Order: sequence, then C-alpha cells, then structure tokens
Amino acid sequence: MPTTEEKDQPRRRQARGERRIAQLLEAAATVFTTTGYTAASTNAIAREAGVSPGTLYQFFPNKEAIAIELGDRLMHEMRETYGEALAPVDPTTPLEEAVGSAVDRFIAFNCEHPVFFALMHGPDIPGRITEEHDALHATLLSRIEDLLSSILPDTPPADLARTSHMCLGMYKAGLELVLAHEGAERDAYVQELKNALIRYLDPLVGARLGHPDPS
Amino acid sequence: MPTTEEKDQPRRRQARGERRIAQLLEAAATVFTTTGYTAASTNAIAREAGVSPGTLYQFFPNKEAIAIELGDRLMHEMRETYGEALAPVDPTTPLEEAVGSAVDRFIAFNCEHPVFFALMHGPDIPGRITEEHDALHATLLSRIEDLLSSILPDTPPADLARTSHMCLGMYKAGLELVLAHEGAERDAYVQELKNALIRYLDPLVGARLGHPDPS
Amino acid sequence: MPTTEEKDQPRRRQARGERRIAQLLEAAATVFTTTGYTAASTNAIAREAGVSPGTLYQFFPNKEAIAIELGDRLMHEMRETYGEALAPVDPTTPLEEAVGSAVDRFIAFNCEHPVFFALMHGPDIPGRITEEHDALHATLLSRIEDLLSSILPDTPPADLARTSHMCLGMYKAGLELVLAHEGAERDAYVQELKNALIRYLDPLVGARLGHPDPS
Amino acid sequence: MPTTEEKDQPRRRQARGERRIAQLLEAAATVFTTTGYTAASTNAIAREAGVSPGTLYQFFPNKEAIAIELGDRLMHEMRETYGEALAPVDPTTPLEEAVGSAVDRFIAFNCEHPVFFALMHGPDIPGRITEEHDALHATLLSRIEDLLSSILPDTPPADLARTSHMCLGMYKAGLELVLAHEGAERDAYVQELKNALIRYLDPLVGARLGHPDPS
DNA sequence: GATGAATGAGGATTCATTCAT
DNA sequence: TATGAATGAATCCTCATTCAT
Repeated sequence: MPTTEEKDQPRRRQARGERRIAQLLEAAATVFTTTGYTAASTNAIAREAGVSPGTLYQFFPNKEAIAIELGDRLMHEMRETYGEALAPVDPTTPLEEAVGSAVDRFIAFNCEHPVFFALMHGPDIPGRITEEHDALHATLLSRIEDLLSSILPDTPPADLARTSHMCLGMYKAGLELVLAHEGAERDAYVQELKNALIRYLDPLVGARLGHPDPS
Repeated sequence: MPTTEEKDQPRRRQARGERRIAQLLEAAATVFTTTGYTAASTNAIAREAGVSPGTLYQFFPNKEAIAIELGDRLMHEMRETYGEALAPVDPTTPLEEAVGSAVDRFIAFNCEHPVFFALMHGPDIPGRITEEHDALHATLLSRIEDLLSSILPDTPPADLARTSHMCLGMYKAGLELVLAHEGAERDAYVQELKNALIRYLDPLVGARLGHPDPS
Repeated sequence: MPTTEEKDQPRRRQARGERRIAQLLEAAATVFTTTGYTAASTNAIAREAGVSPGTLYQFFPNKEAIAIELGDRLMHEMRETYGEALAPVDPTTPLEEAVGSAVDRFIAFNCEHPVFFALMHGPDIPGRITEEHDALHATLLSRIEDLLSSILPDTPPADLARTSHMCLGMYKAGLELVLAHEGAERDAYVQELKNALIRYLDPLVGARLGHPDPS
Repeated sequence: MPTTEEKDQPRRRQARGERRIAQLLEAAATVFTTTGYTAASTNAIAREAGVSPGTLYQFFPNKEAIAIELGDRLMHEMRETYGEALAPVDPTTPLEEAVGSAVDRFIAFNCEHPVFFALMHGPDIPGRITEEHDALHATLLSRIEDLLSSILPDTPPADLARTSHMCLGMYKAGLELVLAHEGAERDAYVQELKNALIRYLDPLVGARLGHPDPS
C-alpha cells in the first residue's frame, strides 16, 4: 500500500529532525544550566549534543532561538503536567492551600527542569530584556495573574499586575534559595517562600476564601 | 633633604595609583552597568577609563578582581553614607518604620550606584557563585542579619539566617521591579516591596517593638 | 504494452529533469543577479528554486557548472532571439547603423536577462579566468569578431582579435554605466557607448561600407 | 635631554604600529590581487602578513577598512608620483599627447600596484557599491573630470560627467586587456586603448588644442 | 608605571558538498 | 529522483591576557 509509504517516509524524515531538535534542546538545557545563558556557546551546545556546529544551525538560526524554543517547550510541558490548574478551580480554597500547592508544583517543576532557572535569569542587564526571557516571564506572569485574579476578584488591574510581578519576583528569589540548599534546609526554604507569599497576599484577600472574619 | 624626596615620591606614586584605580573602577562601573558583568570586557573598561589594557592589568589581575574591589568599595561607601545604622538604634522602632527606612535607603543607594545591581546578579548560575558576587552578598546579608537580630532577638541563628536570606532575595527581586519602572509606578513598587517585607516579618516580631497586642 | 512504459517512463523522467534544471537555472539567475556570482550560495539557489540542496547536486556537480550551463543557455537564447545577425547581412550598412543596432540589441538582451552582467563579471581576478566566464566571453568575442570581420575584411587576424577585445571591453564598460542609470540618463549613456564604438571603429573602416570618401 | 626621550619614545611605538599597518596593507594587496577582493579573507591577510588575526583587527575594524586604507594610500601615492598633473598644464597640448601620457602613467602605476585593479572591481554587483570601491572610483573620476574640463572647457557639467564616466570605463576595460597580455601584445593593447580614447574625445575637442581646422 | 602591540583560542555563523533514507 | 540532515572547515571577529619597550 502506498499510503503507508507515502505517510511513513516523510514522517521518518521529520522524525529524525525532531529527534535532533530534542537532542539539541536537551544539550542546550545542560549547557545553559551549567554555564548560564550568556556564557553558553552554540559550539558547546553542539558538542554536548554530539553534532557538528552546522547541524545546530540547520535547526536554529541562533542561540536565542534555542532559548526561545526551550522556553516554549518548558511552558508547554508545565501546562501538560499541571494543567491550567495553577488557578484553583474552587475560589473558596484557603490561601495557604492555594499558594502552598502552587509553590510546591513550581518548585517540583524546577527541580525536574533546572534550565528553567537559567532561562528566567537571562543576560541580566535590567534594561536588556531578551525575547526568550521575556516569553517565559510573560507566560508565568499571566498564569500568576490568572491565579490571583481568581482569589482577588475586586482588585483593579494595575494593582493586580503589580502584585503579580511581586509574586513572581518573590518566587524567583525563593527558588534561588531553594535550589541553593538541600534536604531539610531546602524544605525549610520552601516553607519560608510559602510564608512570604501567603503573608504578602493575605491582607489583600479579605474575608472571602474561608478566612474567619478578623473582627 | 632626601627625606622629602623619598617620602613624597612614593606618596605621589601611590596617589597616582589610587587615582588610576578609582578611574578604572568608575569605568568598570559604567561598563558593568551598561553591558552586564559577563558581557563586560576588560578592554572596554580600559577604553572607558582612557587607559591601555596593560595599565588595567597593572592594578588588577583579572576581571573578577575588578568586580571584587568595586563591590568592596561599594559596601564601604554604603557604610560611610548610611553608617552601621541599617540596624535601628532604638529597638522599639515600629517594624513599618524600620523596614521602610531600610528599603528607602537601599533603593536610594542603588539609584546612585547602578552597578550595585549588575554586581549582585553576576553570571548567575545557581551553583557557580563568583567571589565578588559572594562578597557583596555576604556583606549585605550580614547587615540584614544584624538588623533582624536586633528586632528578632529570640530567634535561633539558623532561622535568622534563613529569614535574612529571604529578605535579601525579596529585596533584590523588588529592586529589579523598582528599577524597571519610573515615576508613580516606581513608587508603587517601592511600597509593594515594603509591604511584602513588613508582612513577612511581622508575625516573627511578636508584641515587642511597639506593636499593639493583637488580642 | 511494455514499449510505452519503457519509453514513456524515461521520457517523463527526462522531462521532469529538464523542468528541474530550468527551475534551478532560473533560481540561479535570480540569485546571481541579486548577490553576485561569488557571494551566491548553492543553498540559496536551491532554496530559491524550492528544492533541497541534494536535488541541486543531482543535476549540477558544483556551483560553476550552474554558471556554465546558465551562460550556455543565455548564449543560445541570444542566438535564437537575434539570429546570427549580429553580423550585418549587408556589408554596405553604414557603421553607425551596424554598431547602433548591435548595441541596442545587446542592451535589450541584458535588460531582459540581468544575469548576463553578473556572469560576465564573475570573480574577476585578471589572471583566474573561470570556465563559465570564459565561455560567455569567448562566445561573445567570436560574434563580435564575425561582425567586425565582415566590415573590416582586410584586417589581419591579430588586429581583428585585438579590436574585438577592445570592443567587448567597451561594451561591458558601457553596459555597466547604462545599467547604473535610468530614464533619459540611461539613454544618454547608450548613445555615448555607441559614439565611443563608432568613433573607435570608424578610422578602421575606410571608404568601404558606404562611407563618403573623406577627401 | 628629555626632549629626545619624550619625542622618540612615542614615535617608536607609533613606528611599530605604522610598520605593522604597512605590512598588513602589503599583505592585503597581495591577497586582494591573488584572490580578488570578495574572496579575500582577513585571516588570509593576517597569515600573509605573518601575524595573528587579532593583530589585524587592532588596526582595522574589518576587511573594507583595509581596502579603503589601501585605496587611500594608492591614490595618495598616485598623486605623489605623478603630481596633480593628470591635468595638462598647457591647454594647447595636443589630445594625442595628453591622452597618451595619461594612459601611460595610468598603466605604469597599475603595473607597479596590481591591487589597484582588484580594488577597482570590488564585489561587482552593479547595485552594491562598496565604500572603498567608490572612493577609488570617485577619486579617479574627479581627476579625469579635471583633465577633461581643461581640454573641453565649454562642455556642460552633465555631459562632462558622462564623458568622464565613459573614459574611466574605457580605461578600466583597456587596463584589463593590457594586464592580460605581455610584451608586444601588451604594447599593442596600450596603443589600442589610447586610440579608443583619443577618437572618442577628438570630436568633442573642436579646433582648439592645436588641431588643424578640419575644413 | 604606562603603553599599545601581540596573541591565539574561541565566539557565532555559513557553505559547498555528501549521504542515508 | 528527491529529500533534508549532516558535515567540518572556513568565515569574520572578540577577548582576556602578556610582553617588549
């Protein structure tokens, strides 16, 4: 049957390319994690992937494109793994639980994908915002905004944005600390991060969300 | 009299050397701020300072040494300008005030010395902690620890360290946001940062420090 | 009947091949014109043709072969379009007319086929004469020689060759100027080119060719 | 005496640089001549000069800068060697003599400096005019314009420009032929070039310049 | 001290060409 | 045939660092 032929042939070819891309992204993840985004070289990535520099450029036009694709896949996997459910379905979930589970998932994801951290920090000149950094950032931000808007429904958008930015900043700062420690100490930092976020958000939540009326 | 000669010559040389060093550090500050630490090149620093690369290497053995010295001077100037008084003299100062003034001073210092931010972020690989990054970090950390230990006297050292780390992380995250905005929005972020820190620390403080008993 | 199969299959293949070749040559023409011969890349040609690099190499062993074939077809088309009639049928045609019409046709052909210019100039190292450049050159040269020998019948071959080379050189130089201008200015350059050629050749022609005796 | 010291020290340093620059330009001349401008690589130039690539880039920011400097020096030397005297001092000089001597000098200069040719042709896409090509071109053009305006005083500027362009084109075309031959054949081409130019210009000159009235 | 020339390995990227499918 | 992945040497250019002067 020519059907299988005609369908499988191209599929296999594409498959090889897909495999290479995956392999290159994996290598890039390793290199970015090891040396940081700025210091990472395309040659090093190619070497790590066991291919020639030319091969890398057959799939990516430059370093940033790699980072962008890597970021995209990361975000995609995040969504696959944890669903859109960073936002709690039930708005009566207590803040502790909402934040706690979000942080836990965030941390877990990061430990599985250490590149995430490297990509989020990028070349780190306050002004220069690179695309991939920005893409990751924006995606995370909007997810946080979603979550927050569900538990802070009456907040004006500008405040919501600011609060989201703050939460993301705290997340990132906390993550750095978490990753820098191990074992019990790491757990303690996870708890601190949760505390910081919960306490920061608590006054904004008001009496809704199952909190006893403070009066 | 040879005495004056022997004394003045070296003195003058040292003075010239000091000037050179200051000049180089200023140039380095500019370049680090503009391009970020990793991307900054020693040649660019020398050029910015108006000297030859060779001259730079007469005073600093390598790029990192420049960053370290720059960090040291920065910390020194911080102490000069604001004294040891990040720690409140009066332990009865309300938390709002203590945090508020510390944040204000921290932000002000950063706006005057934009390198600070660049140095604090450094090449940013969670594992690789470079010396100069570390020095700055450690200094800041110990100042924060001092401050916190004065308002949280009964806290065990390990908890204190963790809390200090968290505060520094939040500071840095907040600073990034503050620097990324201008005018009223910047002020709003300053306030958010204060809020976050105050709320994070508040439960740890207890009834001391002039807080009305919550009961 | 297997006859049709055996005949049609190859025929179809050849037909397909011819189409591919034409397609590739057209693409090559575009790329050579746009970027120049030296800077043109085989990958770019393949891309422009909408085929893979491998396909290109199935029909041409290398870049030069493409240029050679392109030049051949160009010369062939020139002959098709304008006949062998660069040489005037009637040797009594006045020089002005002969040169004028030859130049006009030459210019017209070039404007229709801008590659021509790119191919004629080639990598341009006085010594290194590449094959395709040479082929074009030689063909043009012999046509000019034909033309000239018809109007300068008694000239020794060495002189004829030299004169032909000069005419071709002037042609090329003039063409460059013509192509570099537009509208009235272009026309003016066309006229200048004609003038230059006519005046150059005029003394060689003598009283033959319908020129009034200068005495 | 410190005077000599203070003056000689910097002079010697600059001298080393100057020597390197001269050496690099010589190497560039060789490489440009051998491989053509487009195909010439900076690494090849450095290798030819016996220095590392980095050294080359200490003196020239890129390949074009080398070509520009080379062109400038070439033009400068042309002026040094032959003075401003491409333009005949005496306007009564017969055309034959004026053109003849100009061509002779032009050819002689080119034979001494074969790069000249390579630089004048450049990357050869009719549109793309590179700076160094242009600079050379413009300089030559203006010299020719000077010469022509002295022997064609009543010509409108637009015509003069066109005529100059034509002459330069013919020069270049002729030069190519001259360089492609040797011995007697070369001389014959030199004569042909002179003929072509003289005949092209003659009708424009009119009765001035010592020509017998044609009537 | 100061200069600036020199280095050479390494950066990103391209390209003619080959090869497995 | 056709594909497109693969190559690897070569491109231009940069940079931390050294060294003769």
